[in-house]
Amino acid sequence: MAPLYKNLQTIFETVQRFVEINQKEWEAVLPYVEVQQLQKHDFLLKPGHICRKMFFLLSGYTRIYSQSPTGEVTRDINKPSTFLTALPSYISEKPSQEIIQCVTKVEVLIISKEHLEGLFYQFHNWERLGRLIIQEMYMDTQQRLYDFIHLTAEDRYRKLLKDHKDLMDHIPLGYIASFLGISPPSLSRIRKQLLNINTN
Amino acid sequence: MAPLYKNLQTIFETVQRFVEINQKEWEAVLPYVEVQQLQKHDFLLKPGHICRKMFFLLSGYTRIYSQSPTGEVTRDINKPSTFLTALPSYISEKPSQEIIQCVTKVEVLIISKEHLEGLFYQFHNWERLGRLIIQEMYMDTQQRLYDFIHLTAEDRYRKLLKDHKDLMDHIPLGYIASFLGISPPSLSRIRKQLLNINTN
DNA sequence: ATGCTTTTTTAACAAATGGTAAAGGAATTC
DNA sequence: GAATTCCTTTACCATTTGTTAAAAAAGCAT
Repeated sequence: MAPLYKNLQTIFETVQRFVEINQKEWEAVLPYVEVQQLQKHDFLLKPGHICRKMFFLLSGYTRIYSQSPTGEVTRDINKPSTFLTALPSYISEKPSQEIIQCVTKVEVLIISKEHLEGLFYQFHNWERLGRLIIQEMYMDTQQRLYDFIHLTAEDRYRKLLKDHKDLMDHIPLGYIASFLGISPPSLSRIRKQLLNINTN
Repeated sequence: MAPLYKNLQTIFETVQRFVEINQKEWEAVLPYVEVQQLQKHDFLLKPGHICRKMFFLLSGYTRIYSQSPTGEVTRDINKPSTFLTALPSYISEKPSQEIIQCVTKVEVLIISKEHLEGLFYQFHNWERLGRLIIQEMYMDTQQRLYDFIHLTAEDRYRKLLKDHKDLMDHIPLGYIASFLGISPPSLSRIRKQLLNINTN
């Protein structure tokens, strides 16, 4: 099996969860999809650059963060089989406040905004896929917001453990802490506390 | 000017910010749009019901909240000219955890899921509108999440004051506190503190 | 392996926020 | 417009989380 074909298999499965894409619609994308390998700490999007790409994470983990006066804020952590981009920059075509960085070795599919928007324009079905995917992303974010409002930091961590245990094996604690909205010492404390509970 | 026409004018202007909808596309919606007047404390969606509607808020304010063991959690506050629904229930067609309630007297446009999905199916352009609107909602939510991560409660309140001062005149402090992720006494303290700073 | 760098944990203290209950103020209803 | 209900403020203390700095641990490179 050729490597590109195998990679397309992954995205194919993800996409079919939302809509049925036919032969012709698939063939329309093929010429525009590029695979890229990156190393830990490489950037998918560097600070100040305009994001004109949509990514699909085949393997590895990335994070989206921005610089604030007090340090870095990790707003999102991405795992395999997810779409990602720095949407505000992608939409506005202005320099991005957000930075996309590989946390591990990474393989991504890349399609340019130009071609993606072309697909959306040309095929109703791709447009629909776009809607359904962002709709799901929206719901995830709403849920996370809800958790920020009414869960304690400890409960948010518990939930992360429960739903995304794999992150613990790949993502430094500092990023996870920021993602949860707390400082690294706080997360370390919480972690220790949970250990004691589980041990006794 | 007939009342329905005037109401459609409002949504027309909102929609045209995203896409150009032609005569035919508009006419396809008209038969399915209903206007409704509601009183303060009325429900657009009651607890446990399945949400099969999309709303467009013409006037007044609503909130989306859910019941938690510790009390109500106001996850969102909506102002005029916004679309709203309880998306998880709308998508899954399961009973909603989320409740949509009028905070003031309200006028809404209502379209059923059945008809809306029909429009999406029939008209590429309506589908696109759906994508663009939810995309914007997604960006708003991401920004709010970002604020939860790296701003203090006081800064979140300041920002709300700066960007949505109108809420202060229409929304009880308790709802705003919950929306900001803090307790009413905390918000009251913060408010007092800001008053002192501005006075001296 | 050894030394260097980065990450994580720990500790001590400071600050922010939560919970509760009571008092004060506003709004609503009859 | 008086009474009632609901909303907001205040005060108290408990708890959580932040900040800083140093120590321990882990990861990386030569």
